[in-house]
Amino acid sequence: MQAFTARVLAVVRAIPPGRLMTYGDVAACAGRARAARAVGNIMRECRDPVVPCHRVVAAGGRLGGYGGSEALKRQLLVAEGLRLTRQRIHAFARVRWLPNTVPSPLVSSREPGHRLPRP
DNA sequence: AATCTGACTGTTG
DNA sequence: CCAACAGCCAGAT
Repeated sequence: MQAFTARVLAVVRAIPPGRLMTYGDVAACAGRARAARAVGNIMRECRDPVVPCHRVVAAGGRLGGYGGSEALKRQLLVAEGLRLTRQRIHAFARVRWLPNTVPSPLVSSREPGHRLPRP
């Protein structure tokens, strides 16, 4: 397992019940802010029950995927006291979990990676 | 090494 | 609000 993957799993494990992080939040906390999509892939593969992957949602308080069983994801979140209105987390900013721990940069590969200015 | 696949995201129309 | 695009990144082929 790669360092990034291990960090992602550790971050997700630390999300308390009733709180949420976005895929992007998890990526940033794992030291790679733009790896949201990769986090999604890691969640999809992860079958370890100690990793509460249902607490990882998409940006803007949208639900995000859950291996096709998105109804189950909703159900799990509601069971933790969260409110949802049509695929949206209610008061998302309030329940969003943002660990204050600053990740060490996770030195490797590409550094720059900004968006290209449009011509 | 090269290519393809997404539980993603921000911008644009 | 929605859809289309274009980046992005780890893993699998």
